[in-house]
Amino acid sequence: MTTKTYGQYCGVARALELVGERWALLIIRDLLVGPKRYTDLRAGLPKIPTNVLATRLKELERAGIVVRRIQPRPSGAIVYELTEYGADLDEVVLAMGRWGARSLGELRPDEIITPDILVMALRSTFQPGNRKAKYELRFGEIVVHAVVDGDSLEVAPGPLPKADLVVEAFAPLSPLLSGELDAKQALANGIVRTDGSIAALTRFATHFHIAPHPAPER
DNA sequence: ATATATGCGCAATTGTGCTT
DNA sequence: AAGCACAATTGCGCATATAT
Repeated sequence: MTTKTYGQYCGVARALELVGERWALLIIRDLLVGPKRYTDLRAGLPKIPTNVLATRLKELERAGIVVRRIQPRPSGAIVYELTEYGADLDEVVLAMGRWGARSLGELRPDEIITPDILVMALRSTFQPGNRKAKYELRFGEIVVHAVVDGDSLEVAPGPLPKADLVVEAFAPLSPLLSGELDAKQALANGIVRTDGSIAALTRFATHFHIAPHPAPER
């Protein structure tokens, strides 16, 4: 980040100088879900070398995007959290995720899914409406929940005992959320199972939508 | 002009070990 | 255990050269 400047008086270039370094935006993605300790970040980003994580955190701290905070009494642990300035990246990261989701394709063998990934996936695909709903989404061991109320959405890791629909995914839901498969097909294919009706899963798929895969241009 | 090949420097990674 | 730092190695991006 110190040597890497684009020499352009441009907001995009400046943004890339600040958060365009390898891993930086993924660290920010996880911190957007909530403050985390060094080891929590490592757990969510298992492929990041430890010194790169340390370097990025320092760079982001220096840029005023992240702050190091010492937790109150009992734990006394160091947590990293976004500043208000850093949290302004929320809409940016969500927009990037929304754009990138169209090209997700199949889940590759070396790819993992974490709770933070699922939280941001739901937030980025959310379609405001006037429906109320409480969802619990499971993917293997990972459980997150979403509370939808019209235009507002609240997503967080963990279960939701009072959910009115539990969606258990056995494969990525991108085909369902992009409309490539409808709810009935997704259930029949075994990529998803629910404790509710087909209509309820359809409603889920309209609450969280991914644009269709880009067609190759001529 | 555009595509491909080559060599180099630096950043990223790996592995290890220090400090608290 | 958490939170790094450092040395050796690997890999990648970049510039330049060469081919189409």
